[in-house]
Amino acid sequence: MSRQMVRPGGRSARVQAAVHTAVRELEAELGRDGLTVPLIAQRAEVTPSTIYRRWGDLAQLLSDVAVERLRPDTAPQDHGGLASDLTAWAEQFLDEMASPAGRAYIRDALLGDPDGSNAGQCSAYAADQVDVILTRAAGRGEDTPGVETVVDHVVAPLMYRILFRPAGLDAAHARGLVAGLLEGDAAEK
Amino acid sequence: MSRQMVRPGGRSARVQAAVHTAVRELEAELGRDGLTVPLIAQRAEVTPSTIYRRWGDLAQLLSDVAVERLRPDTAPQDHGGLASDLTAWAEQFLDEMASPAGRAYIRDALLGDPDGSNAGQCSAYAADQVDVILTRAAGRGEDTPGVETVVDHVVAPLMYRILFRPAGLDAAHARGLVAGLLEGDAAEK
DNA sequence: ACCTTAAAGCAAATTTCTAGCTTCTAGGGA
DNA sequence: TCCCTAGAAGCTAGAAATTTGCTTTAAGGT
Repeated sequence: MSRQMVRPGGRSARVQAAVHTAVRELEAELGRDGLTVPLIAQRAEVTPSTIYRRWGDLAQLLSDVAVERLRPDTAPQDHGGLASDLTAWAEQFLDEMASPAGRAYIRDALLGDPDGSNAGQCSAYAADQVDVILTRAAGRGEDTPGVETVVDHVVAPLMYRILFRPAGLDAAHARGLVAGLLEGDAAEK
Repeated sequence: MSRQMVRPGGRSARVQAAVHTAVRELEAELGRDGLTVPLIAQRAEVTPSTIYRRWGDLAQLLSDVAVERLRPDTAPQDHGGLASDLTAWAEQFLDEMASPAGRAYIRDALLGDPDGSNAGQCSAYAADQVDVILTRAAGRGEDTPGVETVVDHVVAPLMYRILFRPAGLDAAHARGLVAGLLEGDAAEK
């Protein structure tokens, strides 16, 4: 996480934690649009210039916080088979990401991310989850597609619609993507 | 185009044009990061408050300009067959969108877009282009997938990688996506 | 214990943003 | 054609934000 690893223990770490906490608290209290750097600084008991110097601006700070919140907190559930594992995961992914909150985090993560490292992190989270599912399936002796294939055929279409076409996204579509992937070319690559 | 249609002829239109032009000129001269509302206002010979009132903030103004620049200026080339038409289009799409400039426009378009209408417009541009290709192929009697299928299998994966995984994107990948789509399930839907 | 130095604090200067009020002008009606 | 009206644009002062130079603090190494 780019801007995170700064003098791991000690004052810097405390400031970072205080600022992140302040962002989350204020976001809950005032909503995404009520946030300002001076406000956050005050809540975190830090001077605004500290935030400007460490994060550059509000967008980059929010991007860092958003990535944290997009990190999956649990491993994908095991339903005993590749198809059901992937389907369940895709449905849950869609659920979390397509919610107003999820979309806000995705946008924030992309937004204040000059070098693309935060976006890359988000993508890595999804790829890791998928990898867990595929590895598990392979362990069972199932024929599995590659992670890249799943990302292209399931994750990407979902994310594209979330970002570019707010309407008409439901669990059925997610299921359809997984089904299309598995029947079409499960062994590819 | 959301904020564009304001008193089509007359002063408003002139102001809008002046502001958009100013954005493009200044972006060329100073780069994306040198832009500020007061600067743009000065170049456009307009008061800053006019920009704030009409667009809200810099992000929304840039979003409008970005969408304009993402509008395709020509119909997809006709290579005589669905496979080659789609392949060529995908390669060109990737080329334009994955360039630093293209990525900046996509980001800007998504960024200052509270209601998602600009993002929807971008998506519609791509869907329209694809539709032209598919309709043309159908006219030749070819078996074609639906627009949605092409969007899910080609456009979405490309866009996802452009946004989330800056590295490792090339024309070969675009070709592979099209090939996978056409051999796997050309008649689906 | 003592340096070194990255990072935080402070405060002044600058810039950007907001808001209230005035002026202009395109478009419509008499 | 000549008003009238309403939606924008202009102007300005005040509030809020961002930037910047300098000082102080405290981790981490010697």
